[in-house]
Formats: sequence, structure tokens, C-alpha cells
Amino acid sequence: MAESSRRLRPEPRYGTRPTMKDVAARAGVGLKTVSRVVNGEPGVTPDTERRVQEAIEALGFRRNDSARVLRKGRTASIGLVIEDLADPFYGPLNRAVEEVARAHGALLINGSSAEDPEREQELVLALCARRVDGLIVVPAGHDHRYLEPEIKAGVATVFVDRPAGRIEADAVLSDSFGGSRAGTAHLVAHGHRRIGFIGDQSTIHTAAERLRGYRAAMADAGLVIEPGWISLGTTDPDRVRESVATMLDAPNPVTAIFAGNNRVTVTAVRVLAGRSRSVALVGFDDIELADLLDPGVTVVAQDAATLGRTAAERLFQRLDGAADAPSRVVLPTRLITRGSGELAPAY
Amino acid sequence: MAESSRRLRPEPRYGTRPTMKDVAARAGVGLKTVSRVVNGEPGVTPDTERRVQEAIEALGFRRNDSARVLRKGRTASIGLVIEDLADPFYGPLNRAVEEVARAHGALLINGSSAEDPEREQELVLALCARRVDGLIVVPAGHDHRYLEPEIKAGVATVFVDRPAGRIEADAVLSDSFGGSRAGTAHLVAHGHRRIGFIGDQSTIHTAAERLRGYRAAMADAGLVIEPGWISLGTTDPDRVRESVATMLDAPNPVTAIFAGNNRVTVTAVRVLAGRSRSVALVGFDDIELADLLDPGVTVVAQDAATLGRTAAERLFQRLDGAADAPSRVVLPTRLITRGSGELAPAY
DNA sequence: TAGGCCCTGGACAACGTTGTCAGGTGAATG
DNA sequence: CATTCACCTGACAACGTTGTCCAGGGCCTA
Repeated sequence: MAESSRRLRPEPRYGTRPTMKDVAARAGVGLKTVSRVVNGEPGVTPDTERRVQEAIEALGFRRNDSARVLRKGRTASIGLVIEDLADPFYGPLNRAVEEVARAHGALLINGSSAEDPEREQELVLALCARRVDGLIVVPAGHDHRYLEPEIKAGVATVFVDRPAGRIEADAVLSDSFGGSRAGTAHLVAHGHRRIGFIGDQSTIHTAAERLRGYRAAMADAGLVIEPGWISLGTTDPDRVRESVATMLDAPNPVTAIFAGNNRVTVTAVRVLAGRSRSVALVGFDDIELADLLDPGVTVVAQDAATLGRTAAERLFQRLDGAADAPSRVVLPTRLITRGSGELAPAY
Repeated sequence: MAESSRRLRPEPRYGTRPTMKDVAARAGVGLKTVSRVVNGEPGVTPDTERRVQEAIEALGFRRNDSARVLRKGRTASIGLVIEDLADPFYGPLNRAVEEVARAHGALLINGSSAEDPEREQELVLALCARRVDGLIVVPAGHDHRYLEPEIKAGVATVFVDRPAGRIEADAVLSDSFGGSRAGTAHLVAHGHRRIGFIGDQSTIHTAAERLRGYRAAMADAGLVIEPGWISLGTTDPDRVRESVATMLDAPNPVTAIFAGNNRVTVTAVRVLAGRSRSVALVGFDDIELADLLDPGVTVVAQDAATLGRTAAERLFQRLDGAADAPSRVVLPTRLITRGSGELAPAY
């Protein structure tokens, strides 16, 4: 029995990594001297340093940052939780965060919440257990009180794209409401009176804000939204396809559609391309090649990279000691007209 | 002096995190008992467990994984180094790797090499210092001997998209050569004799393979490639624009273009859209909305998600002890015809 | 009732690094 | 020549966790 438990002892898969102790032994110096050389601390004779460097080279020594972290308290890594690493919208955001982290000498640990609050929490807490110095989160859930002990313990946290739920925290957002209102108003300005809105689940903050923007623009224009003009729910292509069909095949069909995000826009473009009657379209989020379609797709664009960069910079301000009250930054959106949003009502 | 150095002592930013010792004190039990509860080890009375759980709750304790790693040797995290987190091609790959990692209880640390060998090495070594259990790398450089000590020390490493340079290691690739050959042959089959190739720097393995595929298909068809038909170098839109223009405005212009990757394809589509004469186009890598353009863009598609999943699965096989010789998996590509590749030569 | 066994809980060392501090050597100075 | 001082160097503890091992107590059995 003792034997079998001995066999279970954590055993190196291949070779064992050399430690500073090994390097010290080989170089014939003290442990601390190796540490000094590795960290470029002053107070080491060139000759000693050379001997140590040779030993490091010969043994293939690499400092164990886990031990370092344990001793120093900081990990020089930050966590990024987004909705879906594969979504093209988040690519530039991810990259922007990485660049800022890199500039601060930090590594990036990231994961997808898949729009699942439980998975978000699980991920965030795993990151906290790794003792990331800070967190950037695109929230999936609406209750982030589970983060309170972490934040109290010093984990800087910045929310991006959507605000935190039920706690005070920094947030960097796009102006979903304003952008959506402007996009809808753009359609109104081009003569549309019957405008449909297809968005994501309204539990998602940005989706709700965009819906609110649409409603505001309609109200501004004195237009009443008829039942069936608003479709919320998944961005699943089939559902969206269905929604568009319903709006267009109604006895009194819409003449324009406002699409609530990139995925909806893509599907809407596909559906509209298969129809003869011309329907105006404005989408939230820019999409690649939108300019090459016929007509080009008019969009309300947000700058994902700036979103990420701003959030990361805020995070590092916090890590550098900024202790002011949590702030909310709202970045403007930009209406890019390309044709689809300027089509006149077909009837 | 002693005072100032004392002030420099690593001081917690906010509060200090409770440790198992604190929990033990509060619960009135021993340190190891807390450890047992936290790790779900057997041998703890329900009553004791409850007391410990309460203390954990009350103090907001979260296990420090750094210390755990130090003790256990494994970090349950893997590193992923890709070329550019923002490139839509890598999004699905990234996500696929994450899913596999998640299924194995591992976190993902990732970064972009930005196609810079030095940055790749820097990143990889930083990940090794963090003692990731394994690495998945889209190599930017061509000499990975710097990884030898790491691999010897047990860091499982799988290369993806491109093979490693100067070391033996697992690799998961797409069939760039075959795909490119098939794509070019497709153009030939539609009557083209004068076909241009625009690719990335030929130091990049996939780019070189694709060029080789193009050459092979041309040779298969008994066609001689004329000077000026091949453009290699950056995927910078301006350069690509220029290359396309040169090929089309030559006295004896090409009637079709094979684009070596997604970025080149996008630019080529843009340029061709601005021209009256119809030029056939086949691109390597699928691009979003390619089906909606007029004509639809014919592409040689590779499955980035499968690439990532396969690589990650191989990695975890290694981590689970697989010790067979390094393997090279080559995934097939798929020709998707949408119109642009089926255009007849215009003259 | 005594003996032995199992179950629970805790003391202790170790993981690899860094901060502290003290010792030791050589040169410069009185 | 003695003394100071600057500069190197190394011993040691500590970071928070887990593996090992042992002690004590309750319970069952003979």
C-alpha cells in the first residue's frame, strides 16, 4: 500500500527541470547569486556572472515563475473573459488587450463565456485562483456580486462592452443606444415609416440598449411600432431568417430593417439578397466586405479595438494604483453609409 | 534606510487574501483539514466540513493556485501562440483549442507572435517560465531549437498550421499544397491559361506550399509561368492592390488570379470589383459573405476549428503520456465553387 | 472489558523563488 | 600598519499549498 502511494508521487514526465539550486551547484556559487544574475540585480562580479550564465546555459535553466509569483505576490498576468473567441467582433478587442498587456509586461489568459453566466463565473473564479492581477470581462451574467471578495482582495476588474450587474465597477462601453437611435433615424430620414428591429436577447445589455435606441428614434419621428416589427431572441440564423420573412410577408410589411448585431446583419443580408423587393437595411457592427455587396451594407460601426485598448489601459491604471471611483466610459459609434440604408421605401 | 526598505516590502494593494491558515484558525481546525475540504479529499466529518465551508465563505477564501502549482508540478494550463488574435482565420482555431482545454480542465494562455520570430520565442519562453503543461504554436520563425530544453523537460508541444523548424515535433497542418494545386487546376479547367498567383512571404511555410501547389498545377497543365505572374511578399492591401494592377495592366494580362490567403483574397475582390473586365478568382481560405458577392468568391477552404481541435487533442494525448514518435497530420482542404472561379477567360 | 482497527485531524517538510541580513574580502585612507 | 568602508556573496526564512506520517479517539469484536 505504501508502495502504491509512492508510485503515485508526482513524477516528472520526462526530465526534471533544473532549479536555481542546481545552477548554483554547477557554477560553484550561492543560490542567491544565481537569483541575482537571473534578475539582473546589481552586485555581481562580471566573472561570477559569466560562470552563472554558463551554468544556466548548460543546464537549460528557466526560472519557475510559479515560485516567483508565490514569493512576490504579483503574477504579471491578466484575465480576459469574452463571449466567444471565434466571433470576429472580439478578435480585434482581444488583440488590443494583448498589446496593452504586453506593453506592461503581462501575459493574457483568456476564455469564452459562451454567453453562459455560470461558465463566466467559473472562468472568472478560476482566473482569480491563478491570481491574475486583473480582469477584463465581457459579462454574460447580470449579477457580479460573486466578484466582491475578489475585488476587495485587490483584483482590478474592468468590464467591457457591457456593464457589470449589481456591483460598482469600471466599464467601457459603446454607445449602443445612441448608435441604434442614429441608425434608425437614418432610415426614417430616407423616408421609411415601417421599420423592423431584429436583435439579440434583451437580457443582454447591449441588445436592450439598441432596442431602446430604435424605440427612441421611432418615437422621435412620431411613429408607432406595430406588433410584429420587433424580433428578439437568439441570433441563430434560422430564427433570424424566420423573423425577416415574417416581417416582410406580413399584409402590411416593413420597408426597412435595423439589425441589432453583426450576426443578425449577416443573416439579414443573406435573406434580403434572395428577395426581389428592395428592403433597406442598417446593421449594428461593421462586417467585413460590407462595402463590396450590392448594395453596400450601411452600418453603425463600433471600434472593438479601441474598446479593448481603453479597457486594458484603465485596468493598468488601476494596477498602478488609481483609486478613484469606478468610471463608465462610453465610446461613440459611427454611421457608415454604403447604400443599403439609403434605399427608398419600395412602396 | 531600514525604514524605506521596509516601506518597499511587497504590500497588498487593498486587503490581503485569506489563506488556508486563516480559514483553519477561524474554523478551529488544522491547516491540512482545510486543504482536504477544499480539494474534496475524503476523511473529513460532515460537521467539520461544514465548519470549514462556513469559514471559507465568511473570509472569501480562494485557493492560491500558484502555490498549488509549485507543490504539484502541473499547472493545468496550456499556451497558445498564434500569429494574430485579430485575424478572423484564427478565431475559430483559438476557440476550438479552448474548448478542448476546457474539457481537460485546463486554462488557455495566449498571445500573438505578429509573424515575428523573436516575439514568438519571447512569448513561448515566457509561457514555459509559467510552466504551462503544453504549448500549441503557430510558428513564425524557422528555427525552434530553442525549444529543445523545454521539450526535454517535459513541455508537450504541438505545432499547428505550419511545421516546426529544425526540430522534430508534432504538427497539424492543412494541405496547402494540394489545396492550391486543386484551386489552380480548377481555373485551368475553366479555360484559363494565364493565371497569376499572389501570396504571402515565401518564408512562411504555408505560403511556400501554396506557391508550390500553383506551380505544380501549372506544370500539370503544361503551362509556362511568365515573369510578373507571381507576386510574393506582404499581404498589405496597398502592395496587393499594386500587384493585381500590374498583372492586369500588363501587355499580356492574366485572365485569372489565385489568391494565397484570406487577406489577399479580400483585397483582390476589392480591386476586381473596381474593374470592368471580368477576371476569374480563386482564394485560399474561406471568407465571410463570400457567397453574397457578385460573383460569389470561389475558395479553397480549410477548417480552422478542426485544425485547432486536432492539435489540442494531440497535445492532451501527449500530456496523458503518449510517447510515440512525433506525427504530422495533414487535413484536407475543400474547394467551394461560388462563381468567381468559374468565369471564363475574358479574352 | 480489553484489544485492535479504522477514521479523523494535525504537525511538518517540501516545492523554487526572493527579501533580509550578516559575513568576508579587498582596497583606500588615516 | 590599522581601520574603515564599499562591495560581493551566501545562509536563511518566508510565500501558500500538498504529501507524508503519526497520534488520538471511538467503535467493534473476541
